[in-house]
Amino acid sequence: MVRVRIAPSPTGSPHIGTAWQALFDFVFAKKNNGKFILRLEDTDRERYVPESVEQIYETLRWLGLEYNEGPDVGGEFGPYIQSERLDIYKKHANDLLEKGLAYKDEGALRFKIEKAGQTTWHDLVGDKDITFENQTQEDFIILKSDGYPTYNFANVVDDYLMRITHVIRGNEFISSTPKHLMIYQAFGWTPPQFAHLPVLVGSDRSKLSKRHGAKSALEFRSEGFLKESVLNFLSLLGWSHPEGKEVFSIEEMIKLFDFKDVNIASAYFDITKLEWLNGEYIRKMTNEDLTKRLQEFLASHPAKEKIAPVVPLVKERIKKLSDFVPLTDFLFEKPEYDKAQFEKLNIKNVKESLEKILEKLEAMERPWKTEVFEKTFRELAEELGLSASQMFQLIRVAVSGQTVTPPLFESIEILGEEETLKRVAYLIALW
RNA sequence: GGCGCGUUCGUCUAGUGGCCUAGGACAUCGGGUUCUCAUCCCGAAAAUCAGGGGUUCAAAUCCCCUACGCGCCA
Repeated sequence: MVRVRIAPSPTGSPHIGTAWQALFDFVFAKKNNGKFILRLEDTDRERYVPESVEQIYETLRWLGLEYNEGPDVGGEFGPYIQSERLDIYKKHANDLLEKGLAYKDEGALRFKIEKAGQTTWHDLVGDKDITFENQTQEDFIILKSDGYPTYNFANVVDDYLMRITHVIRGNEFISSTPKHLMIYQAFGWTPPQFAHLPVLVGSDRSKLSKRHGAKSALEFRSEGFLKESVLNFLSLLGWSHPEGKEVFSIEEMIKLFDFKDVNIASAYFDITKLEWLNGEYIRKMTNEDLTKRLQEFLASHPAKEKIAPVVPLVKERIKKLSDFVPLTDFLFEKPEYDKAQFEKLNIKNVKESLEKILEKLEAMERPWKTEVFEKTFRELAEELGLSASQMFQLIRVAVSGQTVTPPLFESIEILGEEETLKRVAYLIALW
């Protein structure tokens, strides 16, 4: 039975690198019908941030990376929080002390390294052996004088007791893996398999961290990214679809995943491609689904219930859910007008043209029909010596205050005849 | 400093000795469609495969050295 875990430290809202690792753990577990476990490594009391615990849960929940065992869902190998397992570490550390494999040093307990020989393991990522000379390792602390275990020790004890079969983690842990292996050996335990993933790096190519201003995973949600595209994008970092596909679901990744397709070089997270991917997912969605997602996202939007007819107009125009608001504001409230917007149009007699437009609008048979509308204003454009493009842009700015909007006729249809007339009239009065 | 891991277009990557005058995707630039923007379609530019030395009839691919980056430990 495959059992993998993600073991984040609750030192802040998890950033995208943590989510990325969780994805690979999750996918590997699912691929093998195994279990995915969450364990909180909170032994660093100085950096402990209480609210990050909930943020870790929320991040995994949002992305749908559900774990089978964890602090908030339980499981037979718990507790899943290290600070609640101190007795366990103490007991195991004492075992080593009694066997003479560890010794006391100023109140702390230090592991004794067997300096002869080498330590080797076969890493799943890159499918290669990694070897360290044991003499390069130094005796290291396993239990601090305050009774807290060190990372290296607690991690191994927990992985063993929780029956972890595959340790999938960032390659910054390659250097400490020999120590871990030595602990397994000291206890006579069979070590798990290791898969050291590349790390995600920031723009300076160093490991992604909050110091880079690395965004928390949840910020991507609040910026209007879909979990599907975040997951898809993350899977493209380090892993490649055997057929070279770029857009695929996590289910598809689960079906095809193999460590042999995992790259070993560190990857830089470029948000531009994520934005493109997010747009792809938005365009692929049905109008009903997108409406629902937008309503969830725009929980506090005043016109939340009225967005359904607008959705088809914006679907091909938004990359993120948050793009909806600036693009459609004018449909729900009277725009602010700025003469500069009209100047861009290069039309000499704006006011006179607007008056003509108003006249035509008033005269047009209701309800307004797209074909009639288009014909009427193409004729008017000719009459006024304007290009069709200028004419429609003028109407666009007149009803929206903007030069960029969803298609004009459809927008006006949603706005309604009365509101449209009101806006044009208001604008003329304002001029 | 020691040890380890890495290095293919700006970015993510394909590539496991001949199909590579290195393929794809995003971004960029140009064009078409069009009432704006976007979508969509077509096209271009973009990597002397970090550098050098081997091995081989043949190397991005195997070996060695160097450089650089990153990581861990001190």
